[in-house]
Amino acid sequence: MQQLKGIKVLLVDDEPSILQFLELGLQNEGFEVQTAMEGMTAINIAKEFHPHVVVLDVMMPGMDGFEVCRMLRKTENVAVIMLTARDEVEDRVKGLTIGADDYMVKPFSFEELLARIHARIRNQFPNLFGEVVIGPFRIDNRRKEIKHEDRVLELSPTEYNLLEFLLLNHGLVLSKAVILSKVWGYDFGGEENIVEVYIRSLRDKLNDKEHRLIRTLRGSGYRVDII
Amino acid sequence: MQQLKGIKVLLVDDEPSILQFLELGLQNEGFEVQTAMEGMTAINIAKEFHPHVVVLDVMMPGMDGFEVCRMLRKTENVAVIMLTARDEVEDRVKGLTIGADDYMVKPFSFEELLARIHARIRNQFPNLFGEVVIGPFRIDNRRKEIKHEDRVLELSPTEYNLLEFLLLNHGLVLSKAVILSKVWGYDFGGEENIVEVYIRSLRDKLNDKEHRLIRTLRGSGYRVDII
DNA sequence: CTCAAAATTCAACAAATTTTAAGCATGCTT
DNA sequence: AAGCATGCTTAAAATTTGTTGAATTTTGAG
Repeated sequence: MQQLKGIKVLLVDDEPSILQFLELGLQNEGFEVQTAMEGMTAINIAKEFHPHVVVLDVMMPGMDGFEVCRMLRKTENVAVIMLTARDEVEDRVKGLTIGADDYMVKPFSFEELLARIHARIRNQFPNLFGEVVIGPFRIDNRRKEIKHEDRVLELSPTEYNLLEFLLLNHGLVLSKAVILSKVWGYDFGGEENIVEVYIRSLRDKLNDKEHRLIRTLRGSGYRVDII
Repeated sequence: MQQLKGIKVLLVDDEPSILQFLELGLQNEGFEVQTAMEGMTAINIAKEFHPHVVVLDVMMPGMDGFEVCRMLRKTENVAVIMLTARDEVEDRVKGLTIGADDYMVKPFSFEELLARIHARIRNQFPNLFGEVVIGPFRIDNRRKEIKHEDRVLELSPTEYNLLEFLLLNHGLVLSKAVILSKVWGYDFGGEENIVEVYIRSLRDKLNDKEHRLIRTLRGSGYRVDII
């Protein structure tokens, strides 16, 4: 059985009975669950709660699931699973479920939902389960800690995010634009120079004076080389 | 979590919400994205942008997806993925006959679109992914690295681009004009002498003193000979 | 509200890359 | 072999890109 402590799910549906049923079921599986019955509420909760997965009914009074999904995506790094009723599929909703990472047609079994949540988490948050070991590094996502050769690095939140991203993508050249959009968010307004500044800070803390750990590929970006 | 920097996607749909959603999602995955809401616009953008993949809605006011697809194929080397609503599935045959590489039925998940884009790129632009082996050379686009007999070449960005171009077209005679336009871009203002300068630099780094790897064909251009 | 840590911006500096240009070498034609 | 065209080599100028330390702004805890 998979360890799911610390994985957060936000359920959004205007039907209280469904909501309660899913909430109980998921809590029973070890998830942390919050619920909302309305789009705007969902977005506000998400800003505090930072769920890993949002399960979202498409048809809701007021703001519909599509709109909620779009707004969530702007600020949260989250997987979205949409729910649609069968007769809505043929309707105007057709094509609108497109923005979600996955969608399910009602009615569905609880097992099916569980399976899809697992799939999404595995896909989007691979490092959420326990420690990820990458060469001389160990990323502990739960503790927000990275060790380098058994030495805990004292990192600010942004430094942590950046180093985690670099490590999880070691071996690939990552352009400053990609790093910006992945670590700072696609809507970050500032200059790419900030990436350079943080890279420097990481190199400092890693004693990477020769730039051998974090290599600069002039004109292309940076690449972490695990030896 | 895969980085796909450098892969360009053109989205064509007359529904702004869908367009925006796919754009955000794909950008978030590291793609370069452009969008068009109308067939003629799409074709004009494609001429400048040279996308690797075009995602094309069949049903559009004015020029329909089939027409756009046919015109694109005339001038661009591009993979086309068509989108059709469920009740338009008969169009599928038409789409594939006319030259689409793949098609998807709405509604679809974002994941599914990603998977298909990956599949198409893998198929049509293999050098954008893993390693391409050409004789004693290995091009790794994602690492921005070229190995020669297991030795990593230290190349500047332009040297890399040039060598990649030469290798991918080995056996062909490439005139300086063609090299200039392909490696430096059609709007480069300088002299062809710069090609000579860079060829020399490559020959240096390849220990190609005898010009056996990169052969000069006086009056015609250069040719890479893979033994 | 205050303060310190963190995040961001800025600008001077450093380094690598690209481009240019001039002289040299080589091969081709007559 | 002379003369010409084409390609080669080289080094220095111009440009681009990355680095760095410090200044400034923002954020969040107490």
